[in-house]
Amino acid sequence: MQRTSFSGMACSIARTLDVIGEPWSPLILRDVWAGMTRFEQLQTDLGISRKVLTERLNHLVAQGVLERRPYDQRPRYEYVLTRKGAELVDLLMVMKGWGDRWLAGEAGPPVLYRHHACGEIADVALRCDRCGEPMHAGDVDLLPGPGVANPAT
Amino acid sequence: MQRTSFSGMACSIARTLDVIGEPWSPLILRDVWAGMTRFEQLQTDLGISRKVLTERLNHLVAQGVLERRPYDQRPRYEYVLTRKGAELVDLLMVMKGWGDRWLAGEAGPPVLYRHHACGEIADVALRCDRCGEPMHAGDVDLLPGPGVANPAT
DNA sequence: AGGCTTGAGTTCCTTCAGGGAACCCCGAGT
DNA sequence: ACTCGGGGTTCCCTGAAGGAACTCAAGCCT
Repeated sequence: MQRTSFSGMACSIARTLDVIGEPWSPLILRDVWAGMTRFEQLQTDLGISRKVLTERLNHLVAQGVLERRPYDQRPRYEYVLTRKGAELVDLLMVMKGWGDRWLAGEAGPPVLYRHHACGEIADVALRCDRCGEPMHAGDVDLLPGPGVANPAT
Repeated sequence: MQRTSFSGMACSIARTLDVIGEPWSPLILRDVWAGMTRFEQLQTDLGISRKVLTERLNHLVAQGVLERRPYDQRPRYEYVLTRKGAELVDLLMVMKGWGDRWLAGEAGPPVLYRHHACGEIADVALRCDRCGEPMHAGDVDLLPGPGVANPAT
């Protein structure tokens, strides 16, 4: 948790950061998405401190992004993405795209996506959900919405 | 900067986090995008410590995401998005979408986007850049790419 | 000419979160 | 009875975030 909590701000970006803005949280989500669902797996793969991993997992579960569930009679648990969490992974896909374009260098992308619908190696593109045209940072105006200055319920 | 640097990992998500993963960095980008380009504006709008703001701005400039440039004869500077930075804002648009859907509650979104191309209030949607169909976390397989296990150049 | 103001930082101190390693608990197998 | 292995908890230490005060360089005011 960063020192200052962002959740009081009337901004969906700040609120989202309160859910996954802490260090390691996005990487934990990435790993769970990729099938590394258990504590020990996550800890060894990430090299994260066990203490911090516990904190992050608890927070992500509390936020409804992950679900903790037993997979054995013994006290063994795995973490799985909820629907809310799966939609967050979309965000990670966009991050991967940016990193591939700007940081991967000569070596190229470390990971590729194959899209089920077309079978091609592909990346995500951002489009307008009304007209279907490309939609980027420079293509929009910002307007105040209904939730401005109202605390989220 | 988080204690552990992610930049050594062969993962575009981790590398991207090394650029904007620190607390405040995404909000700084949001503000610059929205037209708050000066040190004092950022500091008072965010309520961030001046020390940390300095560190973040320097880091973002060093990463090529922001550009620092004088706007007066006096030693006055403003920060503007580079092309690399503008593409990062796409990421923020996706974050906003998720926050609107899952965290805004009854009050609704604090901010709306109007898309220049169609003039409608709209949000971003993720689509495949090959076939144009929707592309989400569950719609892809992960494959090793050329940059796997190669340090980025 | 001397002082005031403003933007853009620096310095310093305190507190709290992250790293790391050791420790603990519990149910199963042998 | 003892060990093993997953899933944590406890402890101490360091370093980053908060916060307030201080600095510096141009203009502006009178």
